Amino acid sequence: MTTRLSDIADEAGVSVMTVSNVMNGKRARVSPATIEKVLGIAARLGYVPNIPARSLAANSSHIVAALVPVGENNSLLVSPHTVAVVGGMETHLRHHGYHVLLRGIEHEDQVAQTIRGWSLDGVVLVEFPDEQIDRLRVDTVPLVAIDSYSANPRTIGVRSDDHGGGRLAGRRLADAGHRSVLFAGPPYQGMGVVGQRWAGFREACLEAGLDPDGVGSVEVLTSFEDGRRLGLRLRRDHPGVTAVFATADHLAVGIMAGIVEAGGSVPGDVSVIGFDDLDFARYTTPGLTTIAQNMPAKVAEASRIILDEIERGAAAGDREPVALDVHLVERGSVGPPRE
Amino acid sequence: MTTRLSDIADEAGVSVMTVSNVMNGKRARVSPATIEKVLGIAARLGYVPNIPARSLAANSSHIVAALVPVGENNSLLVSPHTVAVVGGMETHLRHHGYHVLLRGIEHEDQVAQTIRGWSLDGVVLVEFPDEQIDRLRVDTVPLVAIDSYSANPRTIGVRSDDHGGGRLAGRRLADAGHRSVLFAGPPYQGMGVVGQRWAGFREACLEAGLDPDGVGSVEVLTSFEDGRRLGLRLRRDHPGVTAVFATADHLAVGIMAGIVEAGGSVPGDVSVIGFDDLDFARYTTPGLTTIAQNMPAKVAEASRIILDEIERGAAAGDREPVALDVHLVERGSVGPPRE
DNA sequence: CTGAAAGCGCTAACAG
DNA sequence: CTGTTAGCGCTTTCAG
Repeated sequence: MTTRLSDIADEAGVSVMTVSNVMNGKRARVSPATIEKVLGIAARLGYVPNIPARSLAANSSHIVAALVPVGENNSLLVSPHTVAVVGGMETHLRHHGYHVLLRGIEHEDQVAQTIRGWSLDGVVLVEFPDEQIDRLRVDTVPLVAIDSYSANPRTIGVRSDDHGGGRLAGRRLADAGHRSVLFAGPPYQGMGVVGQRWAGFREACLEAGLDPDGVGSVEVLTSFEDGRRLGLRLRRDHPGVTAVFATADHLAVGIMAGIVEAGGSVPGDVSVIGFDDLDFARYTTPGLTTIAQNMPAKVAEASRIILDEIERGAAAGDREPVALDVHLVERGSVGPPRE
Repeated sequence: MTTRLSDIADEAGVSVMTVSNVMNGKRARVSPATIEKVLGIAARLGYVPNIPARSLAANSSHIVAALVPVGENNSLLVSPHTVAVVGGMETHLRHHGYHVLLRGIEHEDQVAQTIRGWSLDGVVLVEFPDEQIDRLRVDTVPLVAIDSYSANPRTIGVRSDDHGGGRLAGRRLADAGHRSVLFAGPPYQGMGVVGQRWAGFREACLEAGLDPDGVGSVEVLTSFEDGRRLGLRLRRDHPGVTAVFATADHLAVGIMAGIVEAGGSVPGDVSVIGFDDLDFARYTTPGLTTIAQNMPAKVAEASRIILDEIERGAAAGDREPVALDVHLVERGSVGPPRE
């Protein structure tokens, strides 16, 4: 029914190992004539390697798993950001003969279990909180953690320059003349993505001469709805504020909508600046001024590291985390302060 | 190092087979006492089954692949729609012990190759053109094709009621008083998704008494930019048109932007209606009136079918394709015709 | 209810 | 450059 190595070997009059070597590109060990004959027969018979068999024998699956924590409803988080990461990695890895297993993680232990059970060759952690990454103990496999600032030496962090992004936003607002600004982001612990952005933002504002009291922050979940609610109550709860920096475009767009719904205007009454440069940032009126991440570079870097580590075999060695550049995209939601 | 079935068997003083049966829930064949003992040891030793070994022996991997065609740049298409499908399927399948392999397909033949090579248990085709699905010859595995209208009896189509969605849009515009409307969608062949929407749209418009000359169509790629360009030249190229139905929200939002950029207003000068109800449909000004697909239901249905077919073993049997309900979401981009 | 034998298709390691 | 020998860890089959 399906063609096996032994079928090809029989027909070519060589051993199974020779065929295996040919099929795996270890051609240094085989004569050109044999190679050609084997390849010809393989093509004619429509040989397709059996991945499970290879994985079992070689104890390596050529699979890289994209692990994503599941939310309360047990369903996968599928933010545009996650999507870009997973989709992009698949492309890169496929071109190098690797495959992507997409898996939601319900409990921390499943990370190690998945690695062992599947003989994974590499792992990409997407959207994992740093505290969880800190706790991971895995040393058999390269582990890239997207957007992680964890100090866990077993993992390699790949993220954008969040601190620099925060600075860009702060400087932009300060340069426009704002003296009372607000940072809006989700609750966080330690110096993760959100902490970095806030620190950079604050730093740039203070450098530009803003009074510390003029640089506030507020905790909001990262959704359009939560942003909208913040926008609605902004004037009442933060009467002096003339500009808001939101850690996510979804949030920023919601804030804009709330402000307008409450009778204000953007950027007339309040300026808004976001983070991510998602596609819809240009669909709003005005367009959303935002800090753009270089997603293709982030994905390429993560893939490169994974493949690299797989090559040189396990033991990550002390590889430095990677921070990708960010830049400001001007669209119209930032203007001078009101009055 | 890693725990195997034989380790547990040794310690429990039973055979490997008994342990295997316990681990696979075939507990009818094992005495309660043995079950408990085995389970206890397995838990203590941290047993994790080896998936490749199981796949090889059982010739079945518990893997369902999500296959997505790759574009020109060889990278995965990751529309919000695809994302919802793949993410949602992962959730459902995970709860039933299955895993998701995400794979970009560069060439048709890779579909069959992937199925064989991985001993896949099921396949979901996402965003495949019907012509390609027509050509597939696979009879070993359940094959669900999302949004397909292919008549290929080996595949089971799961899609929204596109014809009904088109009708809803047509009726809405006709009811608002429009007499000259335009359908905007990508080039298509046969009666696929786009063809269905167009047919439904046209049908509803004619039923409502519009003149056939008043129901036009134009080919545009499905992107914000292409929509914007259409919006910009709308007044010149289609001077009498007072409403546009776009087959995708991305496109619709672009059209709105183009119209406004050209000095017109929505819905003052031109009404716009979209399809999909993506998250950003509410971020625009005005919000986009659109036909909403029931994505959770679509995903649930696709998962249910796959699991069902896997259970009853191959041979799809003549299962009817599934069409999910759609509904109109009113947001403000549709109004009465100008003048 | 339990076990022994055989083998899934492939590759590592070494010998020639 | 090529072949042989041993499995990888699990399940299927059939016999107790």
